[in-house]
Amino acid sequence: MDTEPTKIPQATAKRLPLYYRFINNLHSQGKLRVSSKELSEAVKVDSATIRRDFSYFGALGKKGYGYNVEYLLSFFRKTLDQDETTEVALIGVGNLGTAFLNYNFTKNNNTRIQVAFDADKRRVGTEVGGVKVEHIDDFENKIENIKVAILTVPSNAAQGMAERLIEAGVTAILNFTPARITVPPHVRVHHIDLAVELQALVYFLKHYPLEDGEEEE
Amino acid sequence: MDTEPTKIPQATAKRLPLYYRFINNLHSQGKLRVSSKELSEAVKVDSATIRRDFSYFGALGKKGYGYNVEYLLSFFRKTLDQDETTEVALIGVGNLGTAFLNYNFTKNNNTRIQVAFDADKRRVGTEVGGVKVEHIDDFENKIENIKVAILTVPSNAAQGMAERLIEAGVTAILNFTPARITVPPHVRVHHIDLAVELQALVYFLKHYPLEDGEEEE
DNA sequence: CTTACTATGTGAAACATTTAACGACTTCTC
DNA sequence: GAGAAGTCGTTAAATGTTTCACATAGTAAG
Ligand SMILES: NC(=O)c1ccc[n+]([C@@H]2O[C@H](COP(=O)([O-])OP(=O)(O)OC[C@H]3O[C@@H](n4cnc5c(N)ncnc54)[C@H](O)[C@@H]3O)[C@@H](O)[C@H]2O)c1
Ligand SMILES: NC(=O)c1ccc[n+]([C@@H]2O[C@H](COP(=O)([O-])OP(=O)(O)OC[C@H]3O[C@@H](n4cnc5c(N)ncnc54)[C@H](O)[C@@H]3O)[C@@H](O)[C@H]2O)c1
Repeated sequence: MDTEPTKIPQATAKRLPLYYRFINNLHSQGKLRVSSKELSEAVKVDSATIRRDFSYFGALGKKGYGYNVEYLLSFFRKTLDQDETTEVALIGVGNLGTAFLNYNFTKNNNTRIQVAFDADKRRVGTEVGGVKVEHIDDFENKIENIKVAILTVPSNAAQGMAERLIEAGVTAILNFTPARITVPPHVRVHHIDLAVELQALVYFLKHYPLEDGEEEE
Repeated sequence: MDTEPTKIPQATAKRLPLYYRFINNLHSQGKLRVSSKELSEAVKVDSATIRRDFSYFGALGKKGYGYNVEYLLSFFRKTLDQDETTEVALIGVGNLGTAFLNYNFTKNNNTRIQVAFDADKRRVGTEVGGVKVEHIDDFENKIENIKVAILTVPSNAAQGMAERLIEAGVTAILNFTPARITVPPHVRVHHIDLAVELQALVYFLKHYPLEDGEEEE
């Protein structure tokens, strides 16, 4: 569990799944080795940043050679716990929820939406993307071991649902509603606020014109 | 256009739409004033950070009083160009694309999806969320003034479509595909990689257990 | 074996962002 | 109208992240 030598910076941790995916792609393509420069072009992260990120885990590469794809892949598979599947619950089978269920993060992935809940009786009992939709009132009985939830309910239901989730043992929530939910300190919430993302993009477009030569994240 | 005194930090710029939304809420609720502390609790951003963010735009508040909601709202409306609507095109009317069309970022918002495109002839001609779906081959004729595109096509079509978009004059892309696209320097791309977000959340859950007292973004 | 090349891993610098702390001014209360 | 309480705006410190640049060690080739 505490395999890490010391704590990895958060910025690095957020890039790990990205690295993993691209290393996986290289592996499928039969590539045997890769340099930080090549990887940099693929994932659009500065090559020095990649080397620094990798170096937090020790010396994964060889000087003058680069990184062995096979080794890198197996290292990240271990580090990202790709061998054990994490079960996820989805709350709110509306527009967004349905899209996620149909997708279900199946490829190259250790996460799977195991069960979905909705308040609308017409949806309950149906199956979307191979996942059964249960009624939200049965919810406490059906999530036993699940620690991670995706929240795609209307925003006015978000805080209340979050509290029920936490009460039932959930400790990580991916919140797609615009509501900023309040949770106890042991619970982790990541907000993905799509309207904000779009507006921020427009703001940048208008106020930070990219002159040639400037790049970004 | 260059109304800003000096360049605002990117981290601040990304929070502006969030502030705007909450100030808007307060205004609808009839609140007349608000302190950085109250706002902090609502948006989950440290109050010092909020004061610092606002201060980039000059002195918006009054000492000992806080901020006048009406004034703040009208200031941000101006700053975020909420009076002119930005037209957006959506490419790829699949699971995700359909969800976005049905939602269409209508509330409190200056962005609107004006037109959608798909390669599948069965979808063309239909209307989703009040937006007409056009065939991707008619695309160059129909986006005239549009500068912003949301990309929700399969990942193997992403790079090619991005190039066509840019060729047609698009300069900002919100990319939901896992592909990291390559674009010329004058084009801005924001990646929203949902699978990565979910995996990162799981990684944090397992490797960065939150002890009581720790909070985060 | 020797020489030329390559690409890592990292110290140090640069840059960006957040947080603490507090003086100054406003409002509120009596 | 005086004193207490409240809250901004900002200076300075702390923290976090990215990038530069290069010594070092391994590869590749003759
Ligand atoms: N669709 C988008 O593109 C989009 C974009 C940005 C933000 N969002 C946000 O994501 C959330 C979901 O959006 P959507 O478009 O899927 O909405 P939606 O209305 O289509 O879906 C919400 C679903 O939640 C169900 N629901 C309501 N209360 C519930 C409860 N207490 N427990 C369980 N289920 C409940 C409803 O029956 C419905 O099926 C909203 O908060 C929305 O603001 C959506
Ligand atoms: N659905 C999700 O929850 C989810 C999650 C993470 C990532 N993604 C990514 O988002 C993207 C879209 O996902 P989705 O589930 O909506 O896929 P989807 O297959 O349901 O939709 C893709 C749509 O794009 C259309 N299309 C294909 N080629 C096109 C082209 N050249 N021009 C225009 N349209 C074209 C297809 O006809 C289809 O309607 C994918 O890259 C996927 O990896 C989706």
